[in-house]
Amino acid sequence: MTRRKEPLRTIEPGKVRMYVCGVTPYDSAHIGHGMSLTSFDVIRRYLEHRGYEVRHIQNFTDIDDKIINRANAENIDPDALTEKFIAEWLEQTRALNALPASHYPRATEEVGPIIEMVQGLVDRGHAYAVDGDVYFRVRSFPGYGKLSHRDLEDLLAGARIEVDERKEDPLDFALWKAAKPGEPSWESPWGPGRPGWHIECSAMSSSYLDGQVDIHGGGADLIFPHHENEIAQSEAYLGVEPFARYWVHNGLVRVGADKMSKSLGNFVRLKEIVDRGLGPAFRLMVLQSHYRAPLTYTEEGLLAAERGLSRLRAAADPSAAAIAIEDGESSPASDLAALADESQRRFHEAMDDDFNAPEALAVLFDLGRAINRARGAGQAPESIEAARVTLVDLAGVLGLDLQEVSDAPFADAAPFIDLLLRVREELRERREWALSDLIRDELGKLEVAVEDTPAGATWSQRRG
RNA sequence: GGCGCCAUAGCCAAGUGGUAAGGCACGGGUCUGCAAAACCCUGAUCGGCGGUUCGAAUCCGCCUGGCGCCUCCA
Repeated sequence: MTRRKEPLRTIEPGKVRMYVCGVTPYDSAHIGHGMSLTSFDVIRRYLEHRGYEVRHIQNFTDIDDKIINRANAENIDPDALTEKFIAEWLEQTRALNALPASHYPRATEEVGPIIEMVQGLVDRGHAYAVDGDVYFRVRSFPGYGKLSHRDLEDLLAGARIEVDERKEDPLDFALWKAAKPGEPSWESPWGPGRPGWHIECSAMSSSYLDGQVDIHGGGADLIFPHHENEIAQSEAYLGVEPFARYWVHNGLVRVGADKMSKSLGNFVRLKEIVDRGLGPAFRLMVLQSHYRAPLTYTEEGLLAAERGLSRLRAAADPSAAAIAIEDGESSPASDLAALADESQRRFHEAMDDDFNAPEALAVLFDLGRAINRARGAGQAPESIEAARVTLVDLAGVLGLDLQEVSDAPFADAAPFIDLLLRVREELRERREWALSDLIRDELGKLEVAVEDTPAGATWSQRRG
């Protein structure tokens, strides 16, 4: 609201009520949704890490024009359509290692409270009904525009859509829409109809978070009109101000110089990334830029993140052996332990400052390097363990699982690859390097990277 | 037209008054049969101009370029 960072003071000490605008399940989610999901997941994880109890609500707006149109186009029931995409969303939530929300209310299951709220607004003079529609009377709410910092006259001047003549004022927006023939509808005091776009979030945040929320989140593209309208509805209805204490908006994903969006048709589906097993890399890519800033998406950037991730994974690998090198200047183990504490501190400092994940990640990369250096200097695994555990734990706070084994795509081929490597070991003992290198090179072309270590050859998947 | 944001090394990207994090890529080196991984070394004065200040990437003004919102959108 103030467009500034502010210290977090919650309604109830130690507890955070967080509401994040979810998706309208009429199509597959794209990476913009993935970014939002990841950003707020990290915020939630960090708050929990800091000891807060977080009630996290994410809604599904499972009834609106787009859903109806799409369902008609595919000649299926709207419910069938939304079920499908809700299931897909939950699946991708898992694939991106985002914690599930505490509740996932759906607009269609909250029609009662929505009607109640609309009625309340009518009763209070903030809304009026016309031909089965109900509109919010924007001019009745003095604070309108305070989030997006617009004033009413500017909005009028910039209006680009045709004005519905039945509205008292062009700025008024629909709380309830009368049903057209064939559309899903619910009975209401104004006749059969369905909720307008913004009201579901107001109703759901009220009923699941006791009226007022601490953190209300969503993409930056929701600031206006969605969140502005939510504020108007909720504050006018509840008589509580502010309805949300902290508004948190993630930056939008860009493809090249442009924003990625459905309307521009330049979107990348989350599925395409998840199906390739690059979910974790996507998370790292998102975290490498601040949540408020726009994220430039490129395939190259995704693969770069995948490589960065393997670097962290390697440092976190408990089975990585120290490679003894006769180096007099190996630092004592206590230095590494001290560095682990220092990393802990820097990590918290970064995240305490408006969830600066890029900074926090830099700390992890630094710690990883120190661990590798210690191994290179031949330090005993026991003396490295504390730092290693710190690395794994802190990465976990960001939702990065460094110990995850991601050879799944090659699971079926594993026995054969192992066999090839055994043969190759034999060849290497006989110094038949041409042939052993051929095996390594050919496997490499199949994205199987072979590495010879003092403990024997290992392999792993490597992309790009 | 209104509101607002951004411009940092080849790419991505932190840093909002005290002298430029991190990742990826490139080059050199150590290690290796050769590689890979890992480690070491190497690179930017922060779009331009002017101002404030002992001191600015960081504050102010102007300019240039790009983007977003004002209409469905995470």
